[in-house]
Amino acid sequence: MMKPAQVVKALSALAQPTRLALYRLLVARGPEGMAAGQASEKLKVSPATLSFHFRTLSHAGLIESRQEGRFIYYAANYTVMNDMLAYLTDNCCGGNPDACKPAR
Amino acid sequence: MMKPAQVVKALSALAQPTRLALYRLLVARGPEGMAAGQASEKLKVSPATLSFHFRTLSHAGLIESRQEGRFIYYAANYTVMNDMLAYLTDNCCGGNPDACKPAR
DNA sequence: CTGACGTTTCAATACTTGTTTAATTGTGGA
DNA sequence: TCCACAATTAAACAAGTATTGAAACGTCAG
Repeated sequence: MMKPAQVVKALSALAQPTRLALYRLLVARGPEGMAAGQASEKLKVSPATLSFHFRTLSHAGLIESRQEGRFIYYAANYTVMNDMLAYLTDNCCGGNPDACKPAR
Repeated sequence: MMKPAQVVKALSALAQPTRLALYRLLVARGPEGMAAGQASEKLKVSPATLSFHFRTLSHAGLIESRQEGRFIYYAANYTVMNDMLAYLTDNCCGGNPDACKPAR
């Protein structure tokens, strides 16, 4: 189980329009990821600003980076996302999750 | 599908230690919910501060309130949470969700 | 009606966050 | 080596957020 502080960090990271869009962009890409500049173009956000957001997501463990030539590729880390979701839905209704599930 | 701005609002609401604890407290309680003062005691947070956090969660649609005598009960709204989770995991890996699922 | 209780509102303050511009680091091609 | 390019860092500022203490609001019992 994730620690509360870690969950807060992940939630904070996603709780910003640009970062949410950025994260979703990477999630859609899959493990291959995307170069920083490419994301900057796609989202129409300045490199400096995006770099800041990359760092925030990275710090929260939601994405990972690897260097490839002079490019830096970022890719989503699905594990942290799934752990976060598990934390949020954990112990729902005190163990009687009838009211919690999407459509039952 | 939820709008991005709405998702950001919900994420922001949960991205704070006291509110995350508060929300989980309510989630565990189920539809019955919990009175404001009771939550204040349980979390050891001043009524004024907690009222502020209740309002934030409420504004994001994550909780709902009802008056009962002089008490005000708050309860989790599972629909908004589930919609938010759906938004986050949507379009994972561009439709090939092999790398996304928790344990496969 | 009055007083007590549960809760919210308000104003003030300290703290955190996002954006910008300019300068800097690192990588690779000629 | 030198230059161009990809990306990050730094400093400064504007804007948003959390907490506190005091005051105000609604609800009920006597």
